Amino acid sequence: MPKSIKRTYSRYSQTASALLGGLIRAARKNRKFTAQEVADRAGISRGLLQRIEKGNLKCEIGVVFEVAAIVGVKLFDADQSKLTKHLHRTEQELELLPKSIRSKTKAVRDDF
Amino acid sequence: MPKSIKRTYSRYSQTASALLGGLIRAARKNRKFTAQEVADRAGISRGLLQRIEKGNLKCEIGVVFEVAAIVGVKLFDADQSKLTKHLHRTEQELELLPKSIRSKTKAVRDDF
DNA sequence: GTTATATGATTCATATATAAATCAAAAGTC
DNA sequence: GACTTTTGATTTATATATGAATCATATAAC
Repeated sequence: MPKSIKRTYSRYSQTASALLGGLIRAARKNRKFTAQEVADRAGISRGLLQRIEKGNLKCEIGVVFEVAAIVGVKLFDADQSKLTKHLHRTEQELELLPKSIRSKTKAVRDDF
Repeated sequence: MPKSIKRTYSRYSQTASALLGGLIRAARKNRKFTAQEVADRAGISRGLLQRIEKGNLKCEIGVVFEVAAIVGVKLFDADQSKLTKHLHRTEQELELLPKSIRSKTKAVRDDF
């Protein structure tokens, strides 16, 4: 059971999210979409779109990505084809990495 | 009151999220962190980290970004300084765009 | 100027993401 | 081989993000 979650976010995350939201808003306006139109297309409420465009950090990453795609903001600066290739490369790298990682903090033997 | 939300996600969003999760997992292993260690640092549960690394689309964007920062995955391929500059440029562009957008669907006058 | 519409902000009910706990299986170390 | 630790998966309770509704203000069109 989750006890009261009070998250803190680094400046880096805050800036990145504000940037993504701003890019979305700029793209929406450049394409002459009202907030309601984009919200309808994404299947979300206008209020949620407002929060996304403001860079609110507590939104589902899925809806943020959907909205970005709708207004034409590219993620990873890549289209679908490039995304897929990048993903495949990453999966290949993961195959080479160990399945599980052993913690570096080896228990100190002080019983000698 | 939110009626049952059943979201659908585009392939683009799914691929992008899977990629981000994969990059996080690869970075974590390259830096020899266990899942528990990263989860602790991020202040989240190990279960949530698992979902993030799998590319689950229903995670808060804030925690995903935090974890990415912790393991060293750069967002927008930029460090803090570059992010901030990019954000400023976007804000300037927004100042030039109209505050509100008028829907293109002009009501057809059929009462002439 | 007038009018219509888009946006911003707020409140409330509820669907749902999350933390915690647990267990089994896999994987690394010796 | 034995042993330890990490990971994956599941379940449950609850904190919280979200949709809906509403209103006031700003803005664009005319």
